[in-house]
Amino acid sequence: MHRYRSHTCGALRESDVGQVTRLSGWCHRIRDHGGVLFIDLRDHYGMTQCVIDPDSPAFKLAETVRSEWVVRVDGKVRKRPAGTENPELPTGMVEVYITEMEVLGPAAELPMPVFGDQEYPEETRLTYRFLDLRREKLHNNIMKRGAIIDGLRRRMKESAFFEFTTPILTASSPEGARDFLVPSRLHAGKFYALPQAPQQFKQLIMISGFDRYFQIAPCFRDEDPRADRLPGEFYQLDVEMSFVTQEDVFRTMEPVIRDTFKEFADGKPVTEVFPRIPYFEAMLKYGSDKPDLRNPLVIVDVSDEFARDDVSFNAFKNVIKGGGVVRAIPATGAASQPRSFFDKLNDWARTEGAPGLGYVVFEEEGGQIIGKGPIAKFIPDEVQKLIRDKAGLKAGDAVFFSAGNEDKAASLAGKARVRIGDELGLGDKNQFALCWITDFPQYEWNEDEKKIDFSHNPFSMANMDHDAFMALDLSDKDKILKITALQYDMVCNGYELASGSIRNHRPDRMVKAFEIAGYGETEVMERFGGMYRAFQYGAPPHGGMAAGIDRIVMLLCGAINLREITLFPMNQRAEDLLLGAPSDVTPKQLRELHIRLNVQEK
RNA sequence: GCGGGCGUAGCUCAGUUGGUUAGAGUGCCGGCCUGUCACGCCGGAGGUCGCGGGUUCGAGCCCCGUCGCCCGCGCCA
Repeated sequence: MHRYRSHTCGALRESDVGQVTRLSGWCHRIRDHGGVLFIDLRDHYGMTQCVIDPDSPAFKLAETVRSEWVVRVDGKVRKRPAGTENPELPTGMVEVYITEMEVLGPAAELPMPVFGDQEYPEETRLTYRFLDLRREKLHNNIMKRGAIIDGLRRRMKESAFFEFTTPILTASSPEGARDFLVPSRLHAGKFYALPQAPQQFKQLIMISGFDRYFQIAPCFRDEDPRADRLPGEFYQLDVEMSFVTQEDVFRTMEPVIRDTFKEFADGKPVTEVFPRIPYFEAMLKYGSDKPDLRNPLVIVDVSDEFARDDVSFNAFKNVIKGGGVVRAIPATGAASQPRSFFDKLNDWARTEGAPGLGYVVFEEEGGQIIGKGPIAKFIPDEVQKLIRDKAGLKAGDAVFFSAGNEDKAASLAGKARVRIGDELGLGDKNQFALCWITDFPQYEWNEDEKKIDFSHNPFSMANMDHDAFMALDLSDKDKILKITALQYDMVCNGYELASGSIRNHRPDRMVKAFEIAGYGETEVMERFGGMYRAFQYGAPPHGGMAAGIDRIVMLLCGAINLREITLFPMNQRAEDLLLGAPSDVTPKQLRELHIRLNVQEK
């Protein structure tokens, strides 16, 4: 017999009755009835009920084991007595009668139980991550994560992609985040950067004559975390293809992501054909470039209606005169809501820095639809009807208004749309609603520095033919800010899942694109010399995208926090509480790296 | 860096208008228990009410400060 086990704890069935078996695992739950003692033995594969009584020579030892001790047991598989089967367990028809037991690894009193699903503080869970990972939910999430990555990898290979690996110690990349730096020992005062993404490498791989690159790539960014953003490091399904248009990228990647979602969605509906929504349309209709399409509400612009002379609501009229807009957020069926519903939303809007959320409630009275609410009297019936028609409202509905400069009004309307949808319980949450957001602006105005910035990846190609782009007048700010890029995001349920673009591949065009954002050719050569050089010697048109693996897994596991789907995450302050990182280093290490610390005392 | 929420037993939480000795469940320890699977019953240990200061005859509760955690903002194309 094997030293530790003849079967796993998930293996035994009725057909094994009568066999002598050896199991090793953790004591999950112990039920001591005095005369008879049950031990649920657990391993990675499952759980088996083991039973022992004073007739067994191992009884004395069995009475001493506690939760999470690791033991080996020998015994005979037997059918459970009639009426005591446990159909919840795959092994529930049988049990093992213990005749011999060996303690392989005793456990101290636990800081948190493995059994059960009581919530535990984040700090305890991270410090004792190995215990947390034994728990069913987290254990399953991690396995599901691996299966999802397997699925993505398989589908990529089936789509004729090839997996490459790229350096971890590299130079600063064009993404805008803060780099993690690694001091060089051999070159005093110089630093490597960890890749924020393998962006330049994957483009260089295309220029090197390969095609259809992918990688499950670790990426590093030294920025503050969020619930949906891990501190420090995360994984992307990184993709690049040569001789492709945006359409090719969509047609290739849409099935990969869609089918992966379908495989792991547990039967929840997944969007079959992803709608393609231009950025400006998304900002108008959903007030966000990552709309949650499970929510059926669609925002409309009602600036023209409020600008009419017969409307006397001056708060909005003044906003419009000042160049602002008014957006209407429909609230389907909200007329029956109590006054507090409207007050609550209004109060919330104030916490968002808005003066408030005006609203009108539509009720039917004597065959007529009557608008009610604090501002209804400022809007003539005729205009109310125009607004109803535009926003698709009927009696029993309500409408909220968000006014201000376009960005603020759109963003507040977007947040209100989410809140209203949630409060009213609109839309089926039990689905994966995917879409592409296209035509992102290439540049944006940086108000602080009074200059034009890249609004996304600086290597993206503007949606303009070569000659027209090269002929752009640098001083024509309005025209430049209207340029859209062949730049796209994939969005699911309000989360940005992926981002990509068709890239510039001609050096003159690259220089021009940077020139517009205020970088000279010399600077481009200094910062991106490798890419600039590569473009000189025959670069193919190419493009791709990168999908956030962690977010995909989070959505498919139904988790709302990335720490629930990551083996060893850092805490909110980017510390690894289990292994103790970051940590002090020795003076010798620092000396070798030519570094002297200058830590502010506090 | 800023804002919000939360800090009471190992853990999850209750704690009235400021009023006697701060409670429950769970876990832990001991005892009983031969068919449980959240086993059951009895008993026990376990508290700097995050920390510091203030108001008060009296503070877990009120006030000020501070620390920690989570969430959000900034940041992250």
